[in-house]
Amino acid sequence: MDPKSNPSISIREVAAAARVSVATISRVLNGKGPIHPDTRQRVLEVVAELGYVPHSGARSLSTRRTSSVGVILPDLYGEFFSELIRGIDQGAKASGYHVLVSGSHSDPAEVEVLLRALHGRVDGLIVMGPTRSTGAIRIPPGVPAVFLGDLPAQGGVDHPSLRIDNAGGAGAVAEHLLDLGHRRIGFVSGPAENSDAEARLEGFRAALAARGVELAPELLMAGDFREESGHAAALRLAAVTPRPSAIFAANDAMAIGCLSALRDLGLAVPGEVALAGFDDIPIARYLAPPLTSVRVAIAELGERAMARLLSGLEGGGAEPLEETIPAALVVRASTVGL
Amino acid sequence: MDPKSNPSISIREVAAAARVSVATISRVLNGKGPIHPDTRQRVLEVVAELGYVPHSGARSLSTRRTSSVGVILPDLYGEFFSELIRGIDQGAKASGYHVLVSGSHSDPAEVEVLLRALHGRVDGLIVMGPTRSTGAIRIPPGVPAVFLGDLPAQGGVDHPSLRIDNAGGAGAVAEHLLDLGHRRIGFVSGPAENSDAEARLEGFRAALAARGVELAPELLMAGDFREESGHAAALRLAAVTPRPSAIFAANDAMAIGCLSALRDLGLAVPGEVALAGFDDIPIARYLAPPLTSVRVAIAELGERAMARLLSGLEGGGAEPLEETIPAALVVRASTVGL
DNA sequence: CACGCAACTGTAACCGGTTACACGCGGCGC
DNA sequence: GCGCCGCGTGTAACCGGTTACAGTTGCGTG
Repeated sequence: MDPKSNPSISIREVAAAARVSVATISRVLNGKGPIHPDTRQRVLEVVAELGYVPHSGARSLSTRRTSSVGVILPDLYGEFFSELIRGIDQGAKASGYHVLVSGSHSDPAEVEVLLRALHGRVDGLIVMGPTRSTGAIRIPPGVPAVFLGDLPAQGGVDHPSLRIDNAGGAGAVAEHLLDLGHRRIGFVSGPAENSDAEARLEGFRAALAARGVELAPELLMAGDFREESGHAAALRLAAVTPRPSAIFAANDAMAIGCLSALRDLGLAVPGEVALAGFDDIPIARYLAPPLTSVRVAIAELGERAMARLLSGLEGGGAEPLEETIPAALVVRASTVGL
Repeated sequence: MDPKSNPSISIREVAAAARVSVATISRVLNGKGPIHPDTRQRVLEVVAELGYVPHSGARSLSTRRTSSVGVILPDLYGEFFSELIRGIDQGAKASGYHVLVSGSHSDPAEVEVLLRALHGRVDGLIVMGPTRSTGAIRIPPGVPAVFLGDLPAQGGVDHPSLRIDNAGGAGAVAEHLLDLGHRRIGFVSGPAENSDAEARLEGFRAALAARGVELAPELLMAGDFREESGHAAALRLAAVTPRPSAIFAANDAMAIGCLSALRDLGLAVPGEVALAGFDDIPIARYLAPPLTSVRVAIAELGERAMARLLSGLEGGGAEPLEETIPAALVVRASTVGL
């Protein structure tokens, strides 16, 4: 048989078997200090034979580095979550780091507990504050951290933060719709306390205002980023008189709900009502009609966050404290017909 | 100010400040052994004042428990990934565990390296073998692990495995389409080496065979689980003569691609071509027409996996070695009209 | 030939917790 | 008065690595 690896064996036993000291084993395995070729050879043989695997936890304790980072996220659904993790994981892997994720945090107190539990387990943190009320998250002093989202001041002055250009993207949609001649534009917002949702709404409102158009209160519908809420919102918007000539949903999932509702009502898109979303999820271009949206490189956001964190960990220089990931308007047939 | 927590302080310093021994601190914090109320009081005060936070890494070393589990996943996209992680995370949180994820593994050798790096960092593993060739993943002896996917024999005899009832779900779709009178049914498969994809194809083929229908080779199209491949496959299928009267895509993303292609070709769904998918992603019901699919409780899969792992970790009893998460057919207008 | 230095290796003290064992002490039964 | 017991606490040996420091060689030089 081939017991290739045997976790239950320690460095001292390997040392005994190879008739050298533990220091030598350590040095061979880490490529430090000068080692006689014969010794190295013998050690490696014994290591292979015994299937010795170093205990990372023990190593972390003495080196004071865990090679892993903690990722604290709010309750996230769908594409956004997986893309973000993908990006982070990719960045981590590239630098030999591991990722400890913890999602679904709604309560700051819960996060506080988590932070404590993470002490000694991770070298740094990527934190996404879910809601505005979470502005209160305090990172213990001396712990490198990067914040994600639209709440720059979250972690205190000294932590970098990355954000998506929600306001810019929403503004671009507004411009686009205005350029097409729309003046009454319905808006389906995201969850009340969600900062992305808020930034999108404000960006939209501001862009309208800049062109002298006001967002009428009866055209502003509450949503929760899920399909169903978009569906419901569109039904309500369609009933407003005069009916809006366009609808902008704060994310694609809700836009899809809107699309479904408009179809049910027999309203042509974009003929009678133009429609736009946000996120540009892969499916957006395959809808009927293909959905105008705002493309955000979420994986890149994750990867950048990781890069920032690592550059902080490894004593990197002083990069800008805030960084914004662009959001680009993607025009498709749901607004411009064919 | 309020330096609520201070990671840079050790238990010995706390002991000195509270004028007790380190053992006492440890006992108070862990609720072990008898402690005089006055002492406990004093210790807690000092702990609070100094903002002492125990170092989990050190604790892990001496207790030989890390309270975290490793999750090893293949390269995953979209909804499936996030739902799975959500389920796992939820199960972990409920038991005070942490989750160390690592995604995007295509190569068994890469996984091997990862396994070594995880030694001493996690108490157990949840492993999803991406492809058939990964059947070779060897878990070191003595490490509790749970496998996910359709390759029961993966980790050796002693590891439990959870699977989605891919074959059953695909069979149900086949039955459904046969019942509707379809005999020429196109199939869009997933990535070649993907075990879910394979099980779906085989389940479909088997169900057809059971009713005396053969899956014609020219109706079997290769896909990769992404929208675009579904689009391309549908175009090719539509060109086959005689044209299939129904298409079954191995996942919803590809089904959406198909839908888009059929629309481009001006083929009515389900009038001229019926369409079904697999996964029942949230969007499925909002498509035009709403998509017949197979619902899989992915989050539950993750949660069950975690539960199984933990029950193994905590010396739980002998539960069945294999468990299957059901997959239920959801019939919508893409197959039955209205 | 003594000395310095480089190459190599070993000893033991860390890292920051947990916990087996020992100890002091007051109360109890006899 | 003595022995025992249990409570509350401290001492020190772990857990499994890393690494500063201290040798021990062997070789080149003055």
